[in-house]
Amino acid sequence: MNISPLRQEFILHFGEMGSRWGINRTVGQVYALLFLADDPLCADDIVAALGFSRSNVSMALKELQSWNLVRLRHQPDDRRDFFATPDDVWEIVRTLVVERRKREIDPTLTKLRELAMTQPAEGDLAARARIDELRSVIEQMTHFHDELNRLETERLVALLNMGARLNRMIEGAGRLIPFRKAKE
Amino acid sequence: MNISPLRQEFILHFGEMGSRWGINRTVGQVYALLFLADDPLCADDIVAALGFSRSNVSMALKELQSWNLVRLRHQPDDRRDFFATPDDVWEIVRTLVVERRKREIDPTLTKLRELAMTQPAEGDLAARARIDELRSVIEQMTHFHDELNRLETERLVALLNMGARLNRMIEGAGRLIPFRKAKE
DNA sequence: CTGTCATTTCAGGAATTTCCGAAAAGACCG
DNA sequence: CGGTCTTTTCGGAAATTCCTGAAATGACAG
Repeated sequence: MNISPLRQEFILHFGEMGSRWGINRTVGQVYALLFLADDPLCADDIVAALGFSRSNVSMALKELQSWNLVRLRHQPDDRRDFFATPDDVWEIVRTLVVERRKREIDPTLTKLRELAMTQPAEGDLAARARIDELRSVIEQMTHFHDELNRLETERLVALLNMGARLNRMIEGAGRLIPFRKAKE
Repeated sequence: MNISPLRQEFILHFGEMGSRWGINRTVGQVYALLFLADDPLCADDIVAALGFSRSNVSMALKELQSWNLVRLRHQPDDRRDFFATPDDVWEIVRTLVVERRKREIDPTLTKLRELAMTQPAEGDLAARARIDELRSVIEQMTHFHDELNRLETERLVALLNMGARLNRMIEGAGRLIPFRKAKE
């Protein structure tokens, strides 16, 4: 199947970036193809477009599903699975952040909490304090993320666009309700 | 060299998570060791503690330096290089975010801008619009990140701790200066 | 310059990940 | 049930990444 140069370049870039993003080339390219596709694609469309083996494409789609990055679609009178990415790019970003947090942060937070439960040995007091500090920082960030996630997209975007006003806003809120100390 | 069970567990966890974080086991463990260390360590201390080869440790340290995650320290009358992590965990987080952005987002943003400069072919209008939408979302996020990065840590933490007040704040700011539409 | 100590580079073996084709499994129809 | 179409699993080949020991490089003191 032939792909326009614009799509080609986008798809190849996603393939190359894949390794930095923690996915492989196939997964990156398949995602890029779906992201730009005008309509949902089935596995064989992807094979035709990218030239990977059928089984490799199947694996890639499974991986993308495990990331919640693609949606399964069906056409009437066709048993094949078709795949598409969400129309709303902000939703894609939300999913990405949620999933990366699940894989990259939550397991560590669990471990840090577990370590925070134990009685530290004599020479471990400083190390233990350091672990607690890290746990606390991660918890603050994840709580903030939970709040952001609760916002409708329109408000999230409004917040993101506040830019320089942020400083004044924090100032204002800080006056009403005094800052918590930076370190717990 | 012997390491307490608390440190051991923390270090092993970082080693395991390494692959999800885009670093390898050695780099993860070396970082964890330094993060908990009471004093700066030299390469041979790390070899003694973790049992990796000297050259592997050298590579790991080089990688950590390229991430700006460790600081070089020197002791008087000792030519060895000693390494330590910053005392302030927030500073570590800032560095991490900045570096990941450099590696994982900026190259893509550059590519998207490059693609946005070209004249799209007939059948590429929708794909081109999609690319622009993605570019726009990434730009909004990176601009916001630039703003956050400009805040002193105390204010950053204040913002993170605002939690439920966020919504009211956006409301308030939105009344003064109307929301931009979510989609450009 | 020479000797010593520290760090880096490098070739290649080990381990892991990626990817394919073939076979198996599953879904649906008649 | 058998036939057809689709997806998934699986063994192993190919590619990549990780890690080591040995050699090279660098930095400094005498």
